[in-house]
Amino acid sequence: MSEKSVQKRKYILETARKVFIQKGYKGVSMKDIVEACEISRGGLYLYFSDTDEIFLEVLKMEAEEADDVFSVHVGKDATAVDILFLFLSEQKKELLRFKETLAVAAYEYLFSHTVANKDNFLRSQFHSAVKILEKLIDLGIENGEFAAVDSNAAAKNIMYVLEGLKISSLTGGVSEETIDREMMILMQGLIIEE
Amino acid sequence: MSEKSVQKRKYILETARKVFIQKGYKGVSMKDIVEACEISRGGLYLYFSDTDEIFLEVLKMEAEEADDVFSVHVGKDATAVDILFLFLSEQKKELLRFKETLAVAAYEYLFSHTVANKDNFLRSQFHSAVKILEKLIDLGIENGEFAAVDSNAAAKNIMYVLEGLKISSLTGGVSEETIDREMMILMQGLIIEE
Amino acid sequence: MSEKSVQKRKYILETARKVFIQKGYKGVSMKDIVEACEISRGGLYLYFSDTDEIFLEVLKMEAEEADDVFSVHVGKDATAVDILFLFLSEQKKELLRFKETLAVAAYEYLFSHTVANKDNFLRSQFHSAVKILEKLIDLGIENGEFAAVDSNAAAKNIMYVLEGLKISSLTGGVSEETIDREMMILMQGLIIEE
Amino acid sequence: MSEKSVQKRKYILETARKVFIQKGYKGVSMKDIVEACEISRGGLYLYFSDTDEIFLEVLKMEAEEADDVFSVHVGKDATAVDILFLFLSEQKKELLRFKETLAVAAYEYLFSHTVANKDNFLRSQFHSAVKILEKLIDLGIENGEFAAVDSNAAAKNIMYVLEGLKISSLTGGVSEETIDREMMILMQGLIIEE
DNA sequence: CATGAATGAGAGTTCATTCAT
DNA sequence: GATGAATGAACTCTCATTCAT
Repeated sequence: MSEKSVQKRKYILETARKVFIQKGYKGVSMKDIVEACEISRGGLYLYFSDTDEIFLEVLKMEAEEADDVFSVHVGKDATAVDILFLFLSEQKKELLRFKETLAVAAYEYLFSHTVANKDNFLRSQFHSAVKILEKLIDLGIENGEFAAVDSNAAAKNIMYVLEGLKISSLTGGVSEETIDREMMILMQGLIIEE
Repeated sequence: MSEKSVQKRKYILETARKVFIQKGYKGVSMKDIVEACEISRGGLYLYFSDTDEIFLEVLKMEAEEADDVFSVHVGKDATAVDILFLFLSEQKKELLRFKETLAVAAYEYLFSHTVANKDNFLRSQFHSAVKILEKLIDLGIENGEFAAVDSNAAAKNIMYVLEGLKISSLTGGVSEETIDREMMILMQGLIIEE
Repeated sequence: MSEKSVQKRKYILETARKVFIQKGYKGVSMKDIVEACEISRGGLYLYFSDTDEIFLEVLKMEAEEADDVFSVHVGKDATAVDILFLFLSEQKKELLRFKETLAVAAYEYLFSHTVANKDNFLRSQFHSAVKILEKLIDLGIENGEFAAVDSNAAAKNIMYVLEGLKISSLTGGVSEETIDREMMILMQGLIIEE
Repeated sequence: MSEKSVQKRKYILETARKVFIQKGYKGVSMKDIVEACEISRGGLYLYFSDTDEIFLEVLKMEAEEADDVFSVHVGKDATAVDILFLFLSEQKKELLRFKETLAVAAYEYLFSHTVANKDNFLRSQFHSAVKILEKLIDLGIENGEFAAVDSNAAAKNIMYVLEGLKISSLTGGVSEETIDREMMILMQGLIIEE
């Protein structure tokens, strides 16, 4: 594939991303994407063969960019508590703008591909987050910042709560206060009180 | 509406329910339902005007029946811990058969109606569950079974974890052990250790 | 299928027949037939699912009608020579109007389905013609009208010549005289000269 | 046109030939040929402007090569019977591998161009074969090998039978025995029995 | 009430053909 | 000459929805 092709491919994915955010996953047809990209009907098929493929590529692109963002924010001499707090703050931000995010479409995709679910992007995303949190918790325990808990279970617990908050934020039912309170519970469950 | 009509309406909803469980929400067309019910194409329109309407009615039906189920299981002289345990056990059962449940289609529906979301059936379901748990926790606190926590926040926390577990169960990533461990964490967060 | 449906089905087949005669086999799209029938795009799909199916049905229809025609013409006390002559005359007539016939499309179909040829309508047509001729020749031999030849081989020989003439008539190269001369050869090959 | 161009042209035709043998005539698109040749989409248009043109050129190429082949096999002091036998043997060989031959596509082409049929390649092929056979039969008659028949009619008769056998070989209905028997009939129709 | 044939809008897809590079 | 991305016309096929019976 030529340089130009790569550019166009990326352009299509970025445009499609906006469409998915606006219309969700199933609501998007090839035609929608063609129109949004202002290319020809047949042109799109040179790059992708159906919405599924496009959607998964968009998701992949999203994931790659997200990883970059992650590593930037963590300072060098941060404590486990600091990092955890930072992480939860990030999550809070994301929760608050959740509806304007690709996440909705991603969940829609997830729920409509329940039967034959080969592409566990959400699962692997979940797992890698768990892994990171687990290490963080272990670190906190070593440092004496956190209570001696089962770090894997604790990490998962955090992720489940976050997952639950995401779902709830879609029903319109999560206020900022609620999020804060839940975050508090998560922190308190770990941190040793003096 | 005649008695006969009521019966037929119910028959359609019950048949449609099975179709939704099998094919999800968006994957179901009027044609699918017509064929499953073995009625005429036009006939279906005498009762419902689109899949959305049918789906919401199915959901309503489901909710009504679910309430009945709930009240049955709770014994009279049960402690708060007992009831909580019972509740979580129920939830665990449901989690394990989540994929064969209408819930998947319900979530799919939810995620494809994110923008204009008037019918917050899931939200109200969530809230009523929170209410019940809240009362239960208050009861437990009064009894001295539970620590003196913010019962609303605690109730929500439980529900968020459960939501998170549901989502994860769709990606195929939740083992029975994981569920048990999370349930343990939820219980331990409340129960006073001696 | 209701009576009305049967009528419409027949109407479509008859209309399609004309289209196939005019445009051949591969040149005909569903759209062509829809337009010729003056029905809706989707309407055609209620009866047939692709041009292949329609074409084969048209062919079947044709065959059924052709059989009727056959039996009518043969008189009761005709000699084998008479019948053979009658048969060849019929074939001659058909040859002369061959281009205005479904046969062209049928051959086109045949040649584009060479690989996976399950529907041997032409083969079975050929074979039944051979069978009839064979009996006729046997009869002629018994009567002393025909020479004692291998009747099966002779019958096939006749059919091969006719087949060859059909093909040639499509290239525009068969005059009536040529046909007559070939028919003569066929007759002479059988009839005992005194 | 440069030498290089001539080479490329020939390369395309030879590659296209294989494609036509494999997929028939109508089943072949410009795209198919482009892909088989591994050249660019636009590149093909520098040499040919549609499949029809390519197909006819392939046919022409085939015809030129076929002529060469013909003249080689005939020995110098062969009798008419020998030559006829040789000819029919060749035809038999061809019949047996008919399906793997360009002939099928050629017939398909013929039948889809019935209406406006200017390029009678098959007709002229037929006629030149008739001419040769006619001379051969005349020779045989002079030699006293063959009976005094209408040599033109006899030649055509042979060709019609061969055509018929070709068609039948497509329906899968011609065994080697059948071919042999028909060849016998053709020979016997000419040769004087003593 | 119920039927199911009929309609037509619209999604998907393929390819001949062009044209800037 | 050669490339291959881009276009757009042409088709296929599916359903929601209507309506005469």
